[in-house]
Amino acid sequence: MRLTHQREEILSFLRSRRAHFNATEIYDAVRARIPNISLGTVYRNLGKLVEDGEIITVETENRSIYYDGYIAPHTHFVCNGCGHIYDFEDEEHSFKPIKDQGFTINKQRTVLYGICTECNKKNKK
Amino acid sequence: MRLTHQREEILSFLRSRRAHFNATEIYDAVRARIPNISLGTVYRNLGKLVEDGEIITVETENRSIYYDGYIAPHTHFVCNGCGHIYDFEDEEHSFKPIKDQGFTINKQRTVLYGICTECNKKNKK
DNA sequence: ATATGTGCAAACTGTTTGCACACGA
DNA sequence: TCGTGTGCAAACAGTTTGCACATAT
Repeated sequence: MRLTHQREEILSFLRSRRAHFNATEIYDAVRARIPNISLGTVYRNLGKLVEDGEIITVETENRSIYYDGYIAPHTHFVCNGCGHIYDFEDEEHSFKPIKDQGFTINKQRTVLYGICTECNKKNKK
Repeated sequence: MRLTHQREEILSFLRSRRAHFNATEIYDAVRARIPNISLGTVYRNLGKLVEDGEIITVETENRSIYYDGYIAPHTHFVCNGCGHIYDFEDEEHSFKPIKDQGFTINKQRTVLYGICTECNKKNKK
């Protein structure tokens, strides 16, 4: 994998911010530093970075895919009020019965949906 | 919610099969019984049925959304070999630390990715 | 030098929607 | 009867891709 200016900026953007962004958000952010980068290039690089294990994807009930530079396993919480995605520690799960049946697990994703503390407070008012 | 012929067939198809289908698969299946049903109607009904809690969606790294007539909480396993989606019991998780922080959880999804027993056997050969 | 990556624009896929008509309660 | 649902086709959003040129190694 060649280290291009574009790829470097995308990766360092995702690593510098502990949050979750879709392709257009990343495109907008990186465009501040590389004004003529194209959306196609952003997509191609995101794909390569995922393939390479440098970043991960988060699939939610929203249409677009979110990209995350924080790759340690963790749980995501999507607030249906404000749309924000929160990170939480994973609870212990061994998936032992699944593995014992001969399944190999390469990747695990847990996504919770609901209302975050902030939105709950606002709703009470 | 009005009980139309179309809605009835979609729901009973999903309930009769303990598996996961995307909209076009459901469209094809239901078309065997209602030949002139439209894909738009399938989508509209799936949306309503989800809203109403009659069925659930499963978002995976694949492009399309899968619909499931089995609505009790459970874990999904997507095989990257054959593409099949398997159901497993959820392990115990309380999400207590999250709830204690004031978050309300309405929905939880766990999706595992890897290689199923069948595909593991095939690969060994 | 050359394989890999880029910008651009067009294509593609899954899903949604506006419309005039149809149908369930 | 009338509000909700339908079929159809066009629109939409997010993503992918073919091309000719550019660049990292």
